[in-house]
Amino acid sequence: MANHLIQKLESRFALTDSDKTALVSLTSNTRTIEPRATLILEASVSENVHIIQRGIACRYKILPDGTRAIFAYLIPGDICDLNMPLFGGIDHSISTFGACEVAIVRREILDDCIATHPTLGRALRWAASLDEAILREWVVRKRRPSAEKQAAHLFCELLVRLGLVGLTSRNSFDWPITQADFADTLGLSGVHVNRTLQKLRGTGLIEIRSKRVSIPDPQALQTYAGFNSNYLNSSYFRA
Amino acid sequence: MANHLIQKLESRFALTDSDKTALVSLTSNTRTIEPRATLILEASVSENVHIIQRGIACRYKILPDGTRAIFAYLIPGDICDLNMPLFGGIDHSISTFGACEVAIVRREILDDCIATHPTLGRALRWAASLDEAILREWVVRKRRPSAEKQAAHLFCELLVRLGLVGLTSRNSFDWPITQADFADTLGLSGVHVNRTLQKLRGTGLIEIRSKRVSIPDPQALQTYAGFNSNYLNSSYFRA
DNA sequence: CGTCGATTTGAAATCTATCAACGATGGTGG
DNA sequence: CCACCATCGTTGATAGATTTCAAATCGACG
Repeated sequence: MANHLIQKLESRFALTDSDKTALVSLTSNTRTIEPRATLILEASVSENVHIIQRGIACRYKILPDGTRAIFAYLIPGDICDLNMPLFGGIDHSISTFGACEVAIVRREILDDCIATHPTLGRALRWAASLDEAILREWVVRKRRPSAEKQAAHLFCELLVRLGLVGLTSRNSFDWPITQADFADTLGLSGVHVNRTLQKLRGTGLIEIRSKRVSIPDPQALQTYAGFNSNYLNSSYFRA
Repeated sequence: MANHLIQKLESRFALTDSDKTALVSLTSNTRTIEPRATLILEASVSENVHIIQRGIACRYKILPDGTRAIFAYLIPGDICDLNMPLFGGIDHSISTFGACEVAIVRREILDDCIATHPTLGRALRWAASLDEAILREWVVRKRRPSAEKQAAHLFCELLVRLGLVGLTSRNSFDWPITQADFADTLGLSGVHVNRTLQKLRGTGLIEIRSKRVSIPDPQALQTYAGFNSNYLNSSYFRA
């Protein structure tokens, strides 16, 4: 099975065989997590680092009124808690959408690995910077003029990110996310998300069938959404 | 003059005299930036790291329709571009609100300093994690039910952050930010921000006079906003 | 006093939430 | 195979929040 983290890092760094071997052995201990299960709970402290290997998870907080605010999607190759040890405990929770496979790595083993593989250290810091850039764009996305463009923008992001780790085929990708989940992601009501998706499908910019999203014309969707992929540090749309 | 970065780091780390001396000498080369000036331009690459010493700046992007989306405030003690070198160029711009004083540090000198002062290295990584936690909360803030609560929440954050670096007195702080700036920050129209602030002032939760914000009863504002300061890794509201 | 930027106000148009109900779908057990 | 259940998706109607446009007021400052 492809190692998505390696694939991600190799998109920007020349990893040696030693680097890759180290990463493979790091991610050898995996666990399968059920759909809609909590992977990491707010305020918890862990000796381990978690790396998504399969499926999609999300970072979220529960607001005082009980609503769930999702502010990040974690896809294969993403690391859940690389920089958490400096804090007393994580300030948010992480749950799965569909079933996920997660690699569990002792933090000290990862630290050793970084110490002996400098390129890997730089690559992982780059990955952390990338997560931060993505987070910035999640703030900016909400400023787009319409719910349609916000949704379109997120689909663009996911197409690039999933493509980077080899999880797209013919501009389509698995979609385990319900409209209610998507509403908590975009900060809209479920009803409005439903109508928004209908409009987007009506224009032909996206198709959603049997838990899979297709984007017939990525260029058109990008133009519609005003999507600029620079923040992803990728050349996906600049070919 | 107080060194706000030292004050921030000391809120959580026991810095040695050597650590502090190193930080002071790092921040000795400062430059004054005019109000509403661009400090760092999108896509630029710099040999230097910039640290805010006085005034408030912001990170922002310009959307396709020309609007400005602000997604971070940088206050004294904040570092503008610590983790940027791994990217080709920064993916956003930074501008000042009022006049700012900024310390300019050669990146390699900072790196050397971190290498020889391990505690400083950990402290700066903590500061970076804190910036990320703040960014997460800026996504979550937009999910609050009303514009009033969103604004109240941001005022709570600023009270804590500015307090942490010694820039509050009697629960008030300088406010160089216009309503138009604030609108670009909250993602609301200027007109609506005006009415939102009027309502907040009407309740007595905040006062704004001559470029200064006062919060007569922080506990009341916190309760109103549903503000939880955990993400700031601070005990401000937990006394 | 005049000017410029910033704040404030009013009214209409648009977007989004809420509430309540209905329909589709897939899985499960009888 | 069918009835049943739970989850998800869809629809209509109404209320509420926010934007937009345009104009008036305020305040600092030369």
